[in-house]
Amino acid sequence: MTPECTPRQDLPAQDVPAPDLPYSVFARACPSRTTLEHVTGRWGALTLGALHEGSLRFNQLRRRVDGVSEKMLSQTLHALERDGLVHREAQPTNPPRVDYELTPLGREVAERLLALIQCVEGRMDEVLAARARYDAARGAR
Amino acid sequence: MTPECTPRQDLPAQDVPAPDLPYSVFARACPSRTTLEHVTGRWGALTLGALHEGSLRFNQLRRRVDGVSEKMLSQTLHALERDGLVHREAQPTNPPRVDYELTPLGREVAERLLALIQCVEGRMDEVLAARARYDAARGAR
DNA sequence: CAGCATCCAGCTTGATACTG
DNA sequence: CAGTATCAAGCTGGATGCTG
Repeated sequence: MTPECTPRQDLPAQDVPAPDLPYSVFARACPSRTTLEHVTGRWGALTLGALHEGSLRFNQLRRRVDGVSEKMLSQTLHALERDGLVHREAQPTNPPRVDYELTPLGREVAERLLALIQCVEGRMDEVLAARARYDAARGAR
Repeated sequence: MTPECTPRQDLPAQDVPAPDLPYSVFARACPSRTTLEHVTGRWGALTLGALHEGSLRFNQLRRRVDGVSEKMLSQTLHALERDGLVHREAQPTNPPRVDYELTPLGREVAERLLALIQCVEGRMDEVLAARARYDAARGAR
């Protein structure tokens, strides 16, 4: 049995890593890949990044993460909550108030993610220069 | 003018960050968001992770990144090359041999990415436990 | 080997309307 | 405010066939 690596139903059993292998995102059937996708997905990454600065309410998050739809934010938050990265704190008031914040695990992940995001943001000039070179070389041909 | 933040044609001009703002992935129209997506996308992340261990040829990469199709790998490599993260070295032999390796910029990014990946992989037990709790609480209701 | 071009199924997404 | 439900549309991505 492979309790850590649940087989996907659309994949033959041979694709499931042996049970004693460490989690590896490189393996198709490893659950770490789905978690990585939640974390690095378009909205997951931005949501974790936003929450790293402090807890936020639903519509605050919606404004902070420019372009996210209500539906996608909701979906993203559910996935992150399920993975234990985000904690949902609902006050039973009227109107309702719900705060989202990172769990300790979520903070660990968010810190690594932020380091990546800041690395990319800080080197965009290089990236844009590379793009210009690439496009020039291609356009010439 | 906002040379760094090219407006998307499907967005009104007001969505473009002011020219003096730093690059921010939180802004819909900032090019850093697309680069972040190339880096963190399902195949981009795994490709950078694989190349961090050393240069690889096309089909080696294809085997290493379990589940990637030829088309997606090709597409991913183009995006990463254009962003200046991956260098493509083609030998004009027959049969052709093409090696892909990280650029210095790519290595910087990949290191941060790897830190994130390893963080997630190393804490999958916590994630799976959180999932079990979440599902139990939901299933009960 | 290292790709590119094409087709198209289906999943993701955004818009809209509705609920507590 | 904080969501859920539904549905059409479009983009993603896999399969296939072909090239140098």
